[in-house]
Amino acid sequence: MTSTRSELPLALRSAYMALHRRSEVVFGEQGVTADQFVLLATLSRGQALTQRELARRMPSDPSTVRAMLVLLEQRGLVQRDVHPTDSRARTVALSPEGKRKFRQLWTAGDPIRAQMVETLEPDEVETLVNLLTKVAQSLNLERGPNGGESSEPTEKVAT
Amino acid sequence: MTSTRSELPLALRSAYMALHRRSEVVFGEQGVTADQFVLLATLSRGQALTQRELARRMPSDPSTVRAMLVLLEQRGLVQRDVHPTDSRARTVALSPEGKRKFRQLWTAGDPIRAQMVETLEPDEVETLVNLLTKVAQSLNLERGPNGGESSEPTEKVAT
DNA sequence: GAATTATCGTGCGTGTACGCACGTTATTTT
DNA sequence: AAAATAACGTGCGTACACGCACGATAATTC
Repeated sequence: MTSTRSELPLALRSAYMALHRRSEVVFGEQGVTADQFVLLATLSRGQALTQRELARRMPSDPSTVRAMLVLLEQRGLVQRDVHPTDSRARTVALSPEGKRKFRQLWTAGDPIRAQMVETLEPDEVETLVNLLTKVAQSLNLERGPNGGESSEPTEKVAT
Repeated sequence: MTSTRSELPLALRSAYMALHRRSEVVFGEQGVTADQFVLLATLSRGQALTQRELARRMPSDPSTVRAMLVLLEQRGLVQRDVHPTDSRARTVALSPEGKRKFRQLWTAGDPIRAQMVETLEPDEVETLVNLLTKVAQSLNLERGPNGGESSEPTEKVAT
């Protein structure tokens, strides 16, 4: 049989892509991209982060985050200051206008969050979040010294 | 309480990003990107697709798919021919080498699929796929060119 | 105190995601 | 048949994702 295991990656991709597209439309009307919203949301939950810490939480890549911050800084939505103790790092925070904008964006995004779960029962939502979290943790686990090998030794098919 | 509803988008994003990163590493060792693998996998399940149909199934965007096809065609992994009946369309199919490459990629990706579900029960995997599918369908709903307001009185969440 | 190592940010290159406009060809309408 | 409309592919522009290499600074080691 075609195990559901094989379908999981596609199902995950499809769901995320659908969310991303929807978000792009809604947030685009507000002048920001879907990923910029994620960045602002992450900042709103923990100000004065370094760029690296910000990237770690999104999750995203430091160099990607930097490019986004340049754009957001130009619009005055975020502020970047030198770190108080580490002079090579920079702290990032929402500007007052950024905070205002984020509240506006959160409201604008509410219909999306509502629509995601409109066909699900409340307990199903919780189950989904739990399962997604498990999968993410499992994938993010270090697998260098093959701690949890699956079936066969991952034959390294190097170039 | 912090509604799980608010956490669902982030959980979905985190899981997908983790999958994407992992895939990028594994498939990158094989000389293709994670998304190129998705394209090849989609082709392997239905040859002689038009570019648009291919994009619809991935799912992705037609112009994005085109750019990917240009690269894959240069490597000889896919073939593009004129459509037998529709002269504005092009059919896309795996080349013999593309088929071989895909089998190789599928094997290389097996550890990822295994790792995704290694912390889940079999029935949990099925549940997850079902819930993700529901969410995706829900998000993709009511976006068609027709079937506007005449069908259902879905409460329009005002801005 | 000096050298090594690790970390932060930056800049660059490639691939992906998508909207939009354009030309071409099919399909439908008049 | 002629005209309007729709669908397919292409090209362009912007933003993301990420790896990698670089310079600068911090932390560690000798």
